[in-house]
Parts: sequence; C-alpha cells; structure tokens
Amino acid sequence: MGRPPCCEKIGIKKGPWTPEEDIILVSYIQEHGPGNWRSVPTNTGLLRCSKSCRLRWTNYLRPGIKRGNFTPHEERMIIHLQALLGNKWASIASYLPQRTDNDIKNYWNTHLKKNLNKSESEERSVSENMALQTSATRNTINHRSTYASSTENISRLLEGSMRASPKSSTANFLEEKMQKGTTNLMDDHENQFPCEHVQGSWEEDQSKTINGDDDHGFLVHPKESEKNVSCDHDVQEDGDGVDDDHKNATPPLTFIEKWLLEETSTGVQMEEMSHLMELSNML
DNA sequence: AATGGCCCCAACCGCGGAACC
DNA sequence: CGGTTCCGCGGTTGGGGCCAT
Repeated sequence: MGRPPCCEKIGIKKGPWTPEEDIILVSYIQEHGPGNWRSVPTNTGLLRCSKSCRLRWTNYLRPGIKRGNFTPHEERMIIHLQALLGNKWASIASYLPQRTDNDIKNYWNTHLKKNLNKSESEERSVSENMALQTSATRNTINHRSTYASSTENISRLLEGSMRASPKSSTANFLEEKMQKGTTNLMDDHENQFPCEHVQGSWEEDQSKTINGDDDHGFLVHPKESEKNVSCDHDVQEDGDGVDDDHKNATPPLTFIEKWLLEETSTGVQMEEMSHLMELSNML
C-alpha cells in the first residue's frame, strides 16, 4: 500500500477562492504551518482538494509575495533567466523570491514573449535594451496598484467581500478578525513566519532572500541561502541593493548568480548581455 | 447604454519524480 | 522491489475586466 488517497474527487469545489476560504486556509496554516496538504481539506472543512489549497497558498496567500507590476529590473532578470534556463519557471522564481512561478509564467506569456517577438520581427538590429526601455516606460505609465503585501491583499479581499454582500456570520467573523488590531491574521503570521519573504521551515528548498528595492533586489540562491537568511524587514520599497554581507558571501557563485550580482549593482549593458548569452550557450 | 473583442491572470490539468508502504 | 499516492512543475484555459464601437 502506498499513501492514502489525496482527497475525494466528489464534492470538491473548483473555481475562484472566496475570502472566507482564504481566511480559513491562512488561519489553518498559521496554526499548523504549510505542508501536509493532504490533511488541509480534511482538517479545515474546505471543499477543496489538497492541490488546490497548496496552489492557493503558494501563489496567492503566502507571505512575502509581491503583486502588481514587474519592475524593469525584474523584467530584465526574467528575460535573461528565461534565455538561460528556458521555461523553468520554478527555477526562475527562485531568483525572484517575491514572485511566484505562476506570476512569472503569466508575465512572460502575456507581456515579455509578446514584446520580444514583436521587437524581433520589427527590427532585429535594434537592441533588446531598447525594447526593454520601451516596455519599462509603458510599465510606469500604465501602472496598476501594487499589492504591497499579502496582508493588504487579503484586506482588500475582505473589504470587497464586506461591501459586496450583507454581513453573514462568516463576514462578521472576518470583520472581527480584521478589526483586531492591524489585521491580526498577518500579525500572527508575522510571528509564525517572522521573515515574510523567507519561507524557512515550510519550504526548506525555497530560496532565501535578502531584498533591496524593486530595482535592486538582491537574492541568494537556495543552495547558499542557509548562511544568509535575513529577517530584517518586510517587503521593502527602498534600499539600494547589494550589502556587504552578500559581497562577502564565501561559497563560489554560479554563473547566473555572478551575473545577477553584477546586474543588480551596475545594470546590464547590452554587450555584456550578448556576451553572457554566448557564454551560457557554451556551457 | 449595449455589445463584442481582447487582455490578463487565477486556477485547473496532466505529467514526472519523490515518498511512502 | 513494486504499487500507490503525494508533491511540484509547466502548460493551458475560463471568465472577469477593460476598451472601442
């Protein structure tokens, strides 16, 4: 006999998650920590399969997720990493720990791939840098509100829920939750996951990060992360990039890591980029 | 105001490898 | 060791929102 079945197929709810379900899931994970997804639907009473719970958590509810526009720096990183790694979204996401693989995949499919194809067909001689600048400009003009954190994210969900429907008992419960201080849910969360962007024990193999601001985010590859876990801040909107700790990181850096370090501190020149691409092809 | 088309993204599906018994 | 299930990943899609007409 192997493991017992994940979940009953019958009676499983599909489709968008409601704020109530989100709260139930978050509350449960706060208490028990992520993992053992099979037991989540059973213990919470959620009519969702374990897979759906895991997906909802990792792609949406997990602390430290940055939502909204991708910065030009993130865009560059994705383009580079995609060129180097292919469609290994999970691997790419490990270099952008505030973003989920799903987010990156979506962004690639809806924005970057389109832009790259377009610029390729229009004029192959025009540098990629130009295309990126155009894209970055569009980004700043056509910006959407950025979810600063999952806290705000859930707050929004809850607010929407309150407005949309007369107060149910669940809604009252949720509102109570929200009114207890500044979203106690996430305060508690902060206690349980003191470093939001570091997933720590619940996903040991996830990358641990040390962040700069949007344009200068700094990160450490998973394999080096244990030494460099830092919990000094939430999702940052300021800071200026590489700090001394990282410069002093002793383990040998991979090619990509080296490039990322260079990239974050100096910006990428197109010649360097093409050179790097050549190098990576040779590897 | 109504309608249709397009865009975007959250969520689902299916697969492969890992884990468990 | 083989069978069964879990977990994570990449690809795909459904539907809501936005915009032009």
